[in-house]
Parts: sequence; C-alpha cells; structure tokens
Amino acid sequence: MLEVMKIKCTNLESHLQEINKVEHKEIISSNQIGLLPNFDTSKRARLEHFPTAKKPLQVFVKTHPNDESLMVKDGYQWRKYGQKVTKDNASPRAYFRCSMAPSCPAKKKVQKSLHDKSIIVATYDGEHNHGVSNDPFKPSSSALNDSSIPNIKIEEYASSLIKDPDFTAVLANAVAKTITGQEHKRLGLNLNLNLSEE
DNA sequence: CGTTTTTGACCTGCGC
DNA sequence: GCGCAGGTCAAAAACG
Repeated sequence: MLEVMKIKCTNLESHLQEINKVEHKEIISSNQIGLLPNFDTSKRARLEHFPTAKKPLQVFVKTHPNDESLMVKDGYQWRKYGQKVTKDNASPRAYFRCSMAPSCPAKKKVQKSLHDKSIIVATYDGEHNHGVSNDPFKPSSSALNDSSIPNIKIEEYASSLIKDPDFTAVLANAVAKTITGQEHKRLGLNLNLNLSEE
C-alpha cells in the first residue's frame, strides 16, 4: 500500500511540476512542491542570501472561478488585514494574519492564479505557535466540502490520507481489485485532487 | 458591543 | 534622490 501511495505521490508531483513549467516556462527544483517561479525575484534573491531562511509554503486550492472571497478553509482562523492589486496579476492579493492566538506570527497571502482563475494560491509565512482546530488536510475536514476541492499539498495530503482509516479501507479494496484484475481502467485511487491523469 | 472586513495612507526595500 | 511595488497600519464600516 505504501508503495502504491509512493508511486501516486511521484506521479502527482511530476504532474504539478509539468503544470508549473507550462505556466511559467521555468524549471522548478524538484524539492519545492508548488513553489511558484513567479515568486518575486527580489525576495528570492534575499532568501538565497539567507539560505537558512525557510521558503514560504504555497498551497493551491481549486475554487469557483467567480468566487472573489479568497477565503481558504485550512483549519485555522484568519483575519484579513490588507488587500493589494499587484502588477503581475490583475486579481487582488489578500493578506491574512492568524487570529486564533493573539501572538501567533503566522501569516498568509492569497491570490488567484494568473492563468487559471479557478485556482487560488495561498502563500503561508511564519509558523503557528498554537494548535489547529482541525486537521487542515484531512479529507473529512471542512476544507473538503462540495464547494472546495482539496488543497493540493501533496506530502501533507498524502500523509493525512494514510492516517485515515476510511481511505486505508478504500485503498486496500482498490489494490485488491487491481490484483484480481476486476478493475483495470480506473485504479480506484482517485485522490480527488483534480489532477487525474485524464 | 466586540470582532472582522474594507480600503486609502503610509512604510520599506530595491532598481535606476 | 526618486519612483515603483509589495507589505502593513488603522480608522471607518459592516457584521453577528
């Protein structure tokens, strides 16, 4: 089962990198999943100047193209403190600060993708100094309702799936079906990431 | 009435 | 030094 998960993760990572290559025509380092190349060059230079500084985590969230709220349900409570229209993207960028703890340094920026308005990009900056109300990437969490397709953060999402007993059962069933040849076309491992091979 | 959102002003860093 | 762009502040408005 872990082997199957590993293969699936590898496929999804390569798929994500292909998408980013097409969108931005740049090569992405293989250990930076979802890190957008349009990341401001001046800031990138600063980060490279301080190699110990953590690079911000970027999460892609599928949403309705007409949804202008830029709200991402990720298990934390965020307070919006600013909004800006940036030069390289007509969609406004919203700035959020964690409101679950007064002294929490965690922040995030949320902006729609330049090329696909149905995808919003959340850039997380800083770490929470408190717990989370619910697992942000667990399939049963509020992040996975009808109007919000799961965040495409492969490693954490896969990790949460492994912990999910329901998923384990489904996965085991799918593996059994594959082995017995009852289901060739679809592996039954649809991770609902909107990144299927179709 | 407390909390959150909105939005224009302000601050800061960078390139020229 | 100046202008530009991104990020933050804070007062007013909106909301529950």
